[in-house]
Amino acid sequence: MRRIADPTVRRLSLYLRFLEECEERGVATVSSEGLAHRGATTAAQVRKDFSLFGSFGKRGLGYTVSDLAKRLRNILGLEREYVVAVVGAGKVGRALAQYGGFAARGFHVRWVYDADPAKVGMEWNGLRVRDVRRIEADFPRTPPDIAIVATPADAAQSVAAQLVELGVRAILNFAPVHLTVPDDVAVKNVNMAIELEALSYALRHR
Amino acid sequence: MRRIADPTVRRLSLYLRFLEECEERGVATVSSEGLAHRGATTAAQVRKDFSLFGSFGKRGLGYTVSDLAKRLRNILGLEREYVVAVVGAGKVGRALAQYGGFAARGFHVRWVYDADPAKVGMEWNGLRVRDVRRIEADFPRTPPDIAIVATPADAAQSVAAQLVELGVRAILNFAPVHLTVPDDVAVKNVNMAIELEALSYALRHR
DNA sequence: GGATGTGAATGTCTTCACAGCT
DNA sequence: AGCTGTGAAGACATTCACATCC
Repeated sequence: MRRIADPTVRRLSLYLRFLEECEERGVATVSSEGLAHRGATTAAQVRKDFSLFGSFGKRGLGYTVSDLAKRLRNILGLEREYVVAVVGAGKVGRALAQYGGFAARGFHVRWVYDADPAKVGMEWNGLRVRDVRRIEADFPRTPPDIAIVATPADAAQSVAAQLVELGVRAILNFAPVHLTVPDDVAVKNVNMAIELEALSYALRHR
Repeated sequence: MRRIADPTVRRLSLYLRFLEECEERGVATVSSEGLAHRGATTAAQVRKDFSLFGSFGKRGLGYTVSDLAKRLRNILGLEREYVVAVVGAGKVGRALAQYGGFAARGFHVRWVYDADPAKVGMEWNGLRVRDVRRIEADFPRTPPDIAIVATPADAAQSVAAQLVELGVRAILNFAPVHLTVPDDVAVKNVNMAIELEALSYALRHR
């Protein structure tokens, strides 16, 4: 299958959220128009996005909510569960570890690490913060599918390198630095400073 | 000036972060090559980005760190301070309110609101959580430049509408829904579920 | 010599418009 | 008639390559 662009994948995720709402409300069928309104895009874009993977709808009718949701979950790889490790037990790490919303979607935070002896040993929602040096011993037993880097900027790159070394192939990075990793490792960045500065720019230029 | 694309603005923010590090380390001059390495892009892209705003470097030499940083701060609108209001005092709202990093960059969280009576009145770092119904009375006095929406999904749209109504022109949205707002209001989204699902997709397709 | 600044070329993403099913 | 699926067109963003200047 052709390589799919990142913006497309992100929209699929948005469509799926909308479909799940439809399922709850008992709506059985939905049009590209309906999906577009919620996904912040156009009906043509919605149809094009799906067409990259196949032909999911019925002409003249629209899409069957449950069928489409199932196909999107399959495409996104959400039919399985993921083990997640959080490195960095600061404000962000803590919020992530305690947030229940991830587990509901199949992402289970099973490990939390920190380098600070004052934080090591703390327990949040039954999750004990472990010494970051234990990563080497822990991962071979139950390797995480996804690692979340929530360390200070200066530690992030070396942490990422170690994670990759131990076999991690997907990283969600909250540290405000670009992580250099091999091509076969996926990195997504969440950087609130950038978002705020983009808003600052927007406020100034209108 | 021509309209600048969002990806460009975000890179400017990354370049600035690198320049600030250079300032701290006493590095006086930097090349497009150096900036590219940190900004996860190419030297040509760096030069093109700057060329949209003018001509900041010296041929054969590179860019003077302090000059370039000043110009980027000016372009991004970071020469002033911003008042920020956080709506929603859950896990995310709390982490945002307590995080000191924003203030250091000129974004001051001055208000925190929640609808839950159990949370109203709590005090975090000298910031008291206020009843969301007070927004109407508070904002005319010290209107925030930026509002952060950190409410549950089902409340986000109506909160956003109220904020816009009261004059807010920039919103950072953590709720997992698309906010519909007028064209002159800037919205940036931070959606961890999307990032995790994009990683899930990446893990499956390689 | 060395690094910028920039038109031209390329590549990527989005929109259009309409043929094709139901 | 209604709505999908899709090639073609258009808009947008990135990369190339080289003239330009310090």
